Amino acid sequence: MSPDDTLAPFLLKLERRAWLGTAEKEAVLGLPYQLRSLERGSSIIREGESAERCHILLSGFAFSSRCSPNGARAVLALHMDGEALDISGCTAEDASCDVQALTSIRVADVSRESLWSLAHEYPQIGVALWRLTARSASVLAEWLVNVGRRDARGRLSHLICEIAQRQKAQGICIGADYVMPLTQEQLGDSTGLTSVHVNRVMQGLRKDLLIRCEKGRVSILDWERLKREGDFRPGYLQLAA
Amino acid sequence: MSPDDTLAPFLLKLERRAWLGTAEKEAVLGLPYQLRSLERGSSIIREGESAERCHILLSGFAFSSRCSPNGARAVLALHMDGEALDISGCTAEDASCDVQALTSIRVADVSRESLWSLAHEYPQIGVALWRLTARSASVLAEWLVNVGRRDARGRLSHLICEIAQRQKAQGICIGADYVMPLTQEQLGDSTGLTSVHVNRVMQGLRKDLLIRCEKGRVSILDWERLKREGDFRPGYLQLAA
DNA sequence: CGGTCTCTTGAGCAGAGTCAATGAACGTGG
DNA sequence: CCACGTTCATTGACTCTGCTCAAGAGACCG
Repeated sequence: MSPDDTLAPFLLKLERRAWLGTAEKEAVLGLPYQLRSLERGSSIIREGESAERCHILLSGFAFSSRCSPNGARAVLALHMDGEALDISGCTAEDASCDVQALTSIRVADVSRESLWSLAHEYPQIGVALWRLTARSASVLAEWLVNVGRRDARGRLSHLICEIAQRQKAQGICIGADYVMPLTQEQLGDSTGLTSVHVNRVMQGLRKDLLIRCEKGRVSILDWERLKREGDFRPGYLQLAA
Repeated sequence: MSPDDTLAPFLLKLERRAWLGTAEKEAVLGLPYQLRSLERGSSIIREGESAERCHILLSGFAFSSRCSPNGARAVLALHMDGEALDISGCTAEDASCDVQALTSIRVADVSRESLWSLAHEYPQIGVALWRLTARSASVLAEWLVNVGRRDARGRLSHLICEIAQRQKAQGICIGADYVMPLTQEQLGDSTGLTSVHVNRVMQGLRKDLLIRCEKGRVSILDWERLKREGDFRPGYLQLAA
């Protein structure tokens, strides 16, 4: 059917947002790209640099963050397979946030122009990109509620639920066992807490038999109770069709 | 030129995001709409209700919010003239947040379908809508940094700067005097603080001669210092062309 | 073997929350 | 024109969640 399936994970995300015909699908898969493999910790996008290219995450985990000048970093979002990194930023002149690899990852770099011209030529693709951006705004809004209106235990429970739910939706988990790509410090930056406090709260969640942690993994022992703790309602993720 | 300028404020917002030709402009102004005037406090969109219509704010102030079941409300965004309310929500099945009037307002209700078909017929309009959504995501990200990584004084300073800056950009202010459409309780919901604590911090800002408050208004006495307190860099608002 | 990164623990502190009461401004209806 | 209710702003006393600083332990890697 198509000569090159590299961008298939991205196409999948688009198709979930708008119906695409054969021409559209081929146009997406035919986007000129440049493949890169990056180590954990490498920087993909730097805030303020010109956003010439849009980066599509093919495998692995990444996160977006912004820093205040006092050195405090806030994590804004987690990214998984198939997502376009900083999709909101690539409509602007410059990147609006940093993006870094949480694990070793593969990305496809696509020039911003080719993505734009795709949106012009195939309005359905434009609508799909619009919806993907709207979805990322919806997740940001939920994170804002999380940080602004829940206590530490609730915030962490909520975040763990999100990480697990998204892996379930991707089908990249076995049973109740999930990849936990964030360190405790990064968990803190994602929830507006200190790494020290994250540590203590996570101990509490383990003691109460809600979760179990091994290096780089979490198991959710009591999904229902964890959802309640974090007041987690997955609608904002817009996962189900 | 055009028979009906009601939607002109909205057109202006679109034009700031993408170049539009005569056909596009006329198509926007020609959107079928229904005009409504609403009192302060009335609800425009309710979370979870079906998002049949997109609401364009023609005059006045409004805000989006989400509630946690424990009754805690988080304010997600402020809206001013010309903005499409819940623009991210109107790509989804149901509204993803509440929207309420902060002052008496005028809105134009446009059916979601007519907006979509506009985006299909005129890809440039689709791109403009995409960019507007990206912009609202950028503001959400900054609010997340604000709530997650600044102390109470910084958060309020930042928010006041944003409110002022946006009014400046709209040209709806005189000198250093701005409309302050939020009560202290709503300021708290916007910054993850209690109304009691907002009160005390605002007193501090007044005592230090950074701002002055009268009912429904703020004056910024020392713009530079307030910016520093709130670590305010207006880039995220994407106001300048 | 030493260095780095992450997790863990303890002690003390403080920023922000809670609860409760009072006051000022405003609109409304008798 | 006044009495009343409502909404907001303000204040005080007390509590507590989460932060700071500091040090140690385990894992991993070159």
